[in-house]
Amino acid sequence: MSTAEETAGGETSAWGEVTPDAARRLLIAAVEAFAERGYHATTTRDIAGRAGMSPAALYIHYKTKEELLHRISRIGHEKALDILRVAARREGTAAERLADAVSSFVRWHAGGRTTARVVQYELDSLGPDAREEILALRRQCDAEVRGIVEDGVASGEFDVLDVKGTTLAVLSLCIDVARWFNVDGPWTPDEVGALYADLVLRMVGAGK
Amino acid sequence: MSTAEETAGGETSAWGEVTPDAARRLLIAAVEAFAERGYHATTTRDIAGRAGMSPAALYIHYKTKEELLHRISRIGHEKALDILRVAARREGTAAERLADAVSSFVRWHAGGRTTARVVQYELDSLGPDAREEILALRRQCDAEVRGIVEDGVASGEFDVLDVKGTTLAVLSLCIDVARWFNVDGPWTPDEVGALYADLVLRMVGAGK
DNA sequence: GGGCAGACTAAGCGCTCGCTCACCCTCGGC
DNA sequence: GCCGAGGGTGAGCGAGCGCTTAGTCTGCCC
Repeated sequence: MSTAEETAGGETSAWGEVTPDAARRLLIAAVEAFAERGYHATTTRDIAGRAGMSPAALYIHYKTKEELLHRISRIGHEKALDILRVAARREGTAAERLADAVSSFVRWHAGGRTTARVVQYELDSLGPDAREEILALRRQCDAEVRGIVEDGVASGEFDVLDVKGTTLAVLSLCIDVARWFNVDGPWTPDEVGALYADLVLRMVGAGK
Repeated sequence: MSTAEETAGGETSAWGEVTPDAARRLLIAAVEAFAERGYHATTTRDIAGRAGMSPAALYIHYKTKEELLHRISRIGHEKALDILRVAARREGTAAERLADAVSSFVRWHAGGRTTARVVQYELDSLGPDAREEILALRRQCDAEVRGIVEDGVASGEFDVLDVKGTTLAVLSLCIDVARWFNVDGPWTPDEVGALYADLVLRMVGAGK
């Protein structure tokens, strides 16, 4: 509720649940480094340095560099799923719920671009087990959005040719915001969220 | 028109212009390796091995590993720009040209997913100079699509709130196909191209 | 104030990386 | 048949990687 949303490096949220203070600082440092240079190009020395610690300190709190990515990825996906769930299960028409889901999901990808980039684009750097765990969360995200689209089709609000394909396109559109969004660019996260909600409603033929 | 589109490793095209035969084999090997594991996780030994050569052979044809990525990126972006230019400059209404641009651009990203993945997602691995050269090509891609959208708005075919934002969303949607498309999945590149052309026409308020 | 647990560091191990170098084939011109 | 050039190789360099280990510092219970 009163969690700090901004740090020097950019956005931050919800890392409050990571409990030893040093472990949290290392995690945030890792998010920033992975987002900037990618997982494989980031060294453990770089992460530790950003957190103001020696390279060895990392291994007191995490077993491997991959465990850092795994933890970041799981927390991030849980947050993303939470956002979509809240929007999908609120009161309102399918159009209202879809617009809510898209605008809040996009706001998260734009405002939390650093985190979202790692979460969405470094999945392949995980080992098979961790990867499969994260993919399960991702399928749940897909199911939440598809549920809204199906509701809209059933109620006649939406006019959609291919529910599965359209759902995928909607999620794809939102996720890719993390790739191109620039905090110094012409839009705020709110503006992109509003624009995208409108575009998505047009995609599902919700009506005028 | 009659260029070979498929190889054992997946899709390939247009690499015919890379002239010493060994250099072309190395380039294709690099595309496959970069697409699978990412630039930084790929070793020069892996690239050379895929091309059936010793690690040292790579340095006869390319100065560094980065030069391989640079060459791949430039050729790929030139191909992408060419696709968009052909669609933008053909005869027809703005809606026809936009649908053509989207469906052919999406087909390239889906069918040539290996190449497209490298081209679209490994840009940050380039040095500043090479990166800037590629970004210039990317801005030209953006301009081609924006031109079609502006034509449609001017002629009254389209109903768009934010031309710049909508153009970005259209390109973003197409590019992200390279991230999720799976050759073993339920759709062919042609089907995704047709679905996306329909979705994009809805986004710009064409027709109906 | 002695002892001990936990957080942290300096130093460095073993390995693999991008890249180089000394050498070796093969082949066309004379 | 000898020569030179260009494409190729095996071995290995210096560097930097992920990670470990021996030891230090700090604070707290008795």
